[in-house]
Amino acid sequence: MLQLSVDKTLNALADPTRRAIIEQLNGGEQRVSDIAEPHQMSLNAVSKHIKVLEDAGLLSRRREGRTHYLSFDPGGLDPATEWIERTKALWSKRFDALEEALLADDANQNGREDDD
Amino acid sequence: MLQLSVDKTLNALADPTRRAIIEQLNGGEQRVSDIAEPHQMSLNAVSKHIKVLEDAGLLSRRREGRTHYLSFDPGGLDPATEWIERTKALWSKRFDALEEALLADDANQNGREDDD
DNA sequence: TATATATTCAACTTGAAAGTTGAATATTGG
DNA sequence: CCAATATTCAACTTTCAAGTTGAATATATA
Repeated sequence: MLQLSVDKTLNALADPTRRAIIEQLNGGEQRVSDIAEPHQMSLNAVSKHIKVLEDAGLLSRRREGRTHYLSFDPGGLDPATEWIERTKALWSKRFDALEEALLADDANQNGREDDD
Repeated sequence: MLQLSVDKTLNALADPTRRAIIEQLNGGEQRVSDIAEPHQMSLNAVSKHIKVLEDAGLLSRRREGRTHYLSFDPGGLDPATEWIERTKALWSKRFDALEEALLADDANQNGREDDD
């Protein structure tokens, strides 16, 4: 089974060539050679980048004879999105707790001045 | 000025140690030494990771004498979020266009059989 | 002032990733 | 079958980031 992980996803996305490949595929599926064409590197190098993206679940491959068609698989972005959203959410929660504490403090100062 | 970029952001997030540091800081600001403590590597190595996160705008630093307090800056995630969302959006747009084309085809078949 | 503490700087080593080149595999067309 | 096309595999080189160690800087404290 294809093992999706935030590690593989973010690692795949961290390379500018690989992000460019994903952007190229927004126009629809392309052959390996077509993907490679605009890049200043060998076909082999691009083929390797494609493999990294595929292993991360960001691309899927359809074979038609000797030709391989690659297309972007947006679901592959999910691990990255989830990590980022969870991180933001935890932060907000922390911030909310702080705000609550401040409000509680306020209440103490206004409503219980007769204390001690 | 601190130059935020998707490249720096995703590169910073691609390392598991650095993601762990961000997660540690969800509990609030910590000293460099405290951040380093749970990691199986030298203080220096962690200090470098902190610098990478800081350069990417993901952490901010407050100095109090010889002690440096680091805290998570959620705004630093924005370039990553924006790239991902834009990529998803372009994909959806493409998909919508395809759907529209299919519907238009349908309309042709049902409503204009007297054509040609 | 001397010493301990907190952190960074600088130089170095190392391992992995990115790139290259040439051969291998598979498929299509003459 | 033979040649051309599309892609990957394998071996190699090179670049670069991650890690180490030891020294430097800055601040606190006895």
